[in-house]
Amino acid sequence: MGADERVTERSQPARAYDRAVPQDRQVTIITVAERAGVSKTTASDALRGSGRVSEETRRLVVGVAEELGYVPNDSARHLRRARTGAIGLHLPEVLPRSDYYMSFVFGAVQAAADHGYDVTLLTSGTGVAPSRSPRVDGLVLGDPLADDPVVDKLMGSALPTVTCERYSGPGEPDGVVWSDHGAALQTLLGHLSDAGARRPALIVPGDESDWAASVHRAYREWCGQRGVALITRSVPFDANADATSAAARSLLTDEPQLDALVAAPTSAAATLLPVIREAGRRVGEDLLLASCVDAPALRFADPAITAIDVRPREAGAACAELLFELLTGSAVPGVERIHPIELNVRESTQRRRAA
Amino acid sequence: MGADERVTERSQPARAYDRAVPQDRQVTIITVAERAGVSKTTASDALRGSGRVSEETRRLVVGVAEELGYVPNDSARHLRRARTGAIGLHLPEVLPRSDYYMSFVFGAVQAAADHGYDVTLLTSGTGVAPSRSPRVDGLVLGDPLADDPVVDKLMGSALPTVTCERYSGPGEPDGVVWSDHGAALQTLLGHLSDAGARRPALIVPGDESDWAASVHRAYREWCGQRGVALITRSVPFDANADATSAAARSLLTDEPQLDALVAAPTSAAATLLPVIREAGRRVGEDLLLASCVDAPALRFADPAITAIDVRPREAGAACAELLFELLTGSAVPGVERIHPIELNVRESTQRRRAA
DNA sequence: ATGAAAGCGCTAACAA
DNA sequence: TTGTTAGCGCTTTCAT
Repeated sequence: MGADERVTERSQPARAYDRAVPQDRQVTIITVAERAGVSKTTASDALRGSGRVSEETRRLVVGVAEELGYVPNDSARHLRRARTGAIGLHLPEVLPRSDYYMSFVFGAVQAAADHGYDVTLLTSGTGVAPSRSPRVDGLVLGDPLADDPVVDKLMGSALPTVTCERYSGPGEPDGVVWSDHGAALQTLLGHLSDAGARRPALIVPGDESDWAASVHRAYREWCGQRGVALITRSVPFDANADATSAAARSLLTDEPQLDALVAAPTSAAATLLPVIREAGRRVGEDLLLASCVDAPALRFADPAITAIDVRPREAGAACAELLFELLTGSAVPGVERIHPIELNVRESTQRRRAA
Repeated sequence: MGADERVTERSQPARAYDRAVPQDRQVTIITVAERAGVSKTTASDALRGSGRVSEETRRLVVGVAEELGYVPNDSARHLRRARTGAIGLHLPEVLPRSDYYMSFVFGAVQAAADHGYDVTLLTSGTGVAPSRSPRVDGLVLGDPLADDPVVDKLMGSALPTVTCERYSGPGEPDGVVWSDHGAALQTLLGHLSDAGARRPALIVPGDESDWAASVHRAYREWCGQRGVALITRSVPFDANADATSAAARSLLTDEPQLDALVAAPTSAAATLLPVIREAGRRVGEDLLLASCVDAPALRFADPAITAIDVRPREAGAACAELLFELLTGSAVPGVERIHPIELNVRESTQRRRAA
């Protein structure tokens, strides 16, 4: 780093932060109590509004605390209450799905904040000390993949756990928030069929995620019931645009009678447009196109692409909420909750006359 | 939630988690000490490898701890050491940049894990209790926007703070990790010029982020020095594909002599391809196209789009690293560190003959 | 309606 | 090389 490092001059003398630097003296609950002329206990009760102290005293203490800039020490509080005040959030580190996960994260953070909780991010990366169990009161696992060893370990911990989508590996979460992706896909297939599609194909990741497995299963069912040929291509869960394009190309080449294409992965459908054009097909005319996971890129593509809105932010919030209910006992372990999703129909599946 | 809720039967009786449930008795350091026949202190020293105890005793204690499944209570440790063991990470909640931020986050989490720290996510969302200062030992702010009130508040806290990119609002961070986006853009402009471009245009967000401001400034400088006309369109920092497309369309209409287009925002360039095609221009032939922030979608676009690789994962890790150095005193407040970035030249800027 | 005292689990200062 | 003691700041009995 040598050559790339510089230090700007500052008004204050540089000082290290290796210890907490009590300006005068850390303002604790004792400071507040003394200053207000009450006991620790009373101060504590007043500040937390336990309803044990007189309104008058309460106001006095609160005033003093404010004046002193008192902020409760969470470590002490956590030690006393035997909890950490944080929930852990694990996500597969899959960049092509980052739109989804980003929203999911912020939804969870929001919900956690509403309950006074922090969200600690957990990764499956190499940095995870394998023996150290996370210092959190509970876990949310987004899209737990069956073959992720870190997920396995987390599921094996004694912590209350909520997964978003079902988990097919060993162990059962205490709560599950899931969306009926299968039903949504069948709605979509019905819509395509109504628009005249007879040979719909599906590009879908393998079955390590419950989401993909559900989508895949629903497709097979739907086609089976109608005697429609199964036309699928499988891609990795973390398939980037390249892999998905390759799948689409092979589909377009091998199945000339294809008249509808559903690409499950988020970002995929938008990047398929050039591939489709190259193949001499016209989206919305002789080929319908849709995605199982909506994204801004789909809404603004040309033509705009029909997709299932899985409402990731709300899903993240719902997972956190359920976890808190589990933590407080207002929900019982084993609960499953359905997170509603909906189909956004756009140009790409509304058959127009060729211009 | 009623109708959407169900409870699966489980082998164990359902039990709430509202209190920590000590199976027998929580295994503390005292348990370990007693079982090993040593004092608390010795057990503590042995487990942390303070080098105070004999090798023999150390092994004994460690063995016992392992056998008992002892895991240190971090709340107690934090209380004692007057620190929280977590760093806060704040990011603007900007979906169109989620690829970048997602990588950034995981880089930071990785680096933090290497130091035994957790990462707590902070948002500018509504859920943030305005009075509560975050329970962390330090802060990393990715792309602090000048007009974000939460960023202001965080910068105003007494916590050691590292920003990724400079902060132009009130207050100075203790550390800055920044990349020379200006220089990179000028390299890119030089490259476009070499490829024959005479009228390069720039689509760039406003100056609330230091990144965009730098890019914008470098463009003006470069053009100024060469007597090249300034052709720019401004978009919001969180511009989605729609806004960027509109800017590009206006550019292509108003400036028919345009022969190169640099779109600063991440995802933008790829979604510009249809717009450009519509306008009757051919990328890599009569119009060069590039982006200031690389992304998978650019690498796999057709044609592949030249972009500046800003290495977000490494940037996140570098910020966390710097923060830890600040925390331990091995770096002094006021330090700036440059995070190297590089240009990835691809088809979109290599002028080909028209086919 | 309020206080006094105990103690969460750990580490650091002081002894031996 | 090891043990004893004193808290970190808070919440919670148990008294009053």
